[in-house]
Amino acid sequence: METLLRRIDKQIAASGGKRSKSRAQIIEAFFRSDTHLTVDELTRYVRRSNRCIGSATVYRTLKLLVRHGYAKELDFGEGAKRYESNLSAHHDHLICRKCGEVSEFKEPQIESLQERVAKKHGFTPTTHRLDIYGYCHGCVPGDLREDGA
Amino acid sequence: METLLRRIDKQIAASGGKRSKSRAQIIEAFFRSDTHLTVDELTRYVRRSNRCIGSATVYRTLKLLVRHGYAKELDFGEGAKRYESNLSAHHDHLICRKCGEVSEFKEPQIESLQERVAKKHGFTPTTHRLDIYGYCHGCVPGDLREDGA
DNA sequence: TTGGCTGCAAAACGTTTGCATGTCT
DNA sequence: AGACATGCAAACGTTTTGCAGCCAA
Repeated sequence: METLLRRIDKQIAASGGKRSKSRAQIIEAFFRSDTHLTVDELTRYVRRSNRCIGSATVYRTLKLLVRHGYAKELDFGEGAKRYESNLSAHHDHLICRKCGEVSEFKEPQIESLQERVAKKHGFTPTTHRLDIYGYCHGCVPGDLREDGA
Repeated sequence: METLLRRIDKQIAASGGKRSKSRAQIIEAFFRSDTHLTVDELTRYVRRSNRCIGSATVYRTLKLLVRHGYAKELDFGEGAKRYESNLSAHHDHLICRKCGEVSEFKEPQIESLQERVAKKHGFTPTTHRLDIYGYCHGCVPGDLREDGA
């Protein structure tokens, strides 16, 4: 964590930026929380330790993290975008239509599938996003349950 | 097309709605254009035949189509959402990061992959969205080309 | 005649930007 | 000192909503 912050600071400095206390607090809170946060949620969270941080700075900081490859923008169609750390290996998402829970999964076969599809269309893929929508274990509606309950 | 409009009208009537000229024009324009339109684009398009249609009605009509399963909401991160017909078989998208072109593809294997992943996580899938980002044939940047040009 | 549908304008929402001020180097 | 970062508030673009009038059933 310490090292990570240091590394990000270095990279920002290398591209002509300066470090700042607010930004460090935002970045730390972001990686500490390790979920899919909206700007609003992250702002509220980081404000608990520093009341005067404005959401504009949170927007700016997250954009910075995205630009440098440390964060990823997500959109599950809720209106506001969500952000997640981009440090761990690539994964995709399962989104529950009822409770909104978002869980992650890894499926290596998707990469090869992506390559195959792209090649067939003369396309050079860089990334993909696979979102599976449905119902999580606790939210399956009765008329979809196998036991017919 | 005639039949389709008729069918949609019936379904709307069945759920307590009434038909209207504006809505019919919007729906017809939507299915006729058969691309991924924003509300703004569709509004401008349909206004060519009827100057007084407001975009609020276009928003309301597209929501209606989505609710009844005739249209699908897309979001490629451009700010405004896009909509596509949901009449043809399911397909996914290739999005060019440079020129913005969106093309479609079908890959049956994705369905089985979806089932497999979901089952592993106690999840009941209904749909998915797979967007592959990269560069289309004409937009491949030099430093990604195989011929090293 | 009732109630949904309309266009318009205003409001709401997430996000970006301009600016004066503060902070890092 | 100089340049970048900040918080605030205003501006922005998209989407929703309130409303008075219209139109279909």
